[in-house]
Amino acid sequence: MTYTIKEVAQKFDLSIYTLRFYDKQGLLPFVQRNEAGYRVFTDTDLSLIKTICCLKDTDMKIRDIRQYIDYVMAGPCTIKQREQLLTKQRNKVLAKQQQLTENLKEIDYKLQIYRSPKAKELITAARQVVKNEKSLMK
Amino acid sequence: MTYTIKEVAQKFDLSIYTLRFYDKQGLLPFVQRNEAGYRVFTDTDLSLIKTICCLKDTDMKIRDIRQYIDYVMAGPCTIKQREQLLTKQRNKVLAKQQQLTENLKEIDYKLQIYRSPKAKELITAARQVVKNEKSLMK
DNA sequence: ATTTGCCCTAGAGTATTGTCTAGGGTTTAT
DNA sequence: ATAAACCCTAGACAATACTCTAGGGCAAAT
Repeated sequence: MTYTIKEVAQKFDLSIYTLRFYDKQGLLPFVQRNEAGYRVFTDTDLSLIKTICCLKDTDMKIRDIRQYIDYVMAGPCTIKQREQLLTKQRNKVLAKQQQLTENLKEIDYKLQIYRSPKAKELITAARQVVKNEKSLMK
Repeated sequence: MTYTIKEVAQKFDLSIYTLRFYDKQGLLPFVQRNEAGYRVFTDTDLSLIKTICCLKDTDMKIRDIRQYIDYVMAGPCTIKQREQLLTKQRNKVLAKQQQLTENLKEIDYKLQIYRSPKAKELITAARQVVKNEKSLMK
């Protein structure tokens, strides 16, 4: 089973432009071409693209994704490096998850104020405090 | 208690450039100036900057953060809009958390292969499959 | 008083990640 | 056989978010 660039774009919710851009950046060296020069994607290609999307979704820079792909293309002797790279990314994801949990707490705290029946009064009072604080500065 | 731009930058792990950039983008309309034109940050300013950082860390665009700040500056009559804006952001954070969990699974799956004692064989075998797949295409 | 370090603005420059256009060939359906 | 819908490349353009430079003022220490 093979796929056209359009089909792949749809599958991964990317634009055709983006896929071509990724190819230009060296992220898709494994994609073959047909006689007409069209890209021909196989199922194993899709599986690698899935990994690329996974790394991209965790905010890995294209340069670093390219490093990973380069390791993959280089064969089994780069397993150690791949493991290191993914372990580093794993830690980044864990840190990001923790941070998002913090952020969520902060947002929920704000929302709880906004949703309180006393929201208007609370905020009006807080504004008055700020006003005094600022006027003292002058 | 007041703070200089340098102190605020250190507190939030931002560059002075970034703080000035945020100001230029309308994110810090609440920050007063002293006689010399220097920015003077108060504690309540810091608390708002914390919120800005929180929104930034959850990938809100500066344009949208500005919208939120504009609502805050406009006073209590914008509580509904603020709540809507933060609720939307909250949902984005929840979605991102779910996605990160998926991403983590994918990374862990890969890592488990790389860490397996049979990693070299597994990958060598997989490469052979791909090689055959690709050679069939020609 | 002068050096050092901090502050300011305006605006140029940079990095990243796309997104699109022009110009041209291919494939499919009518 | 021709129109419609694909595909290709090179390279221009754009959005976002900084980051830095130039030129100049202010503040604290020597």
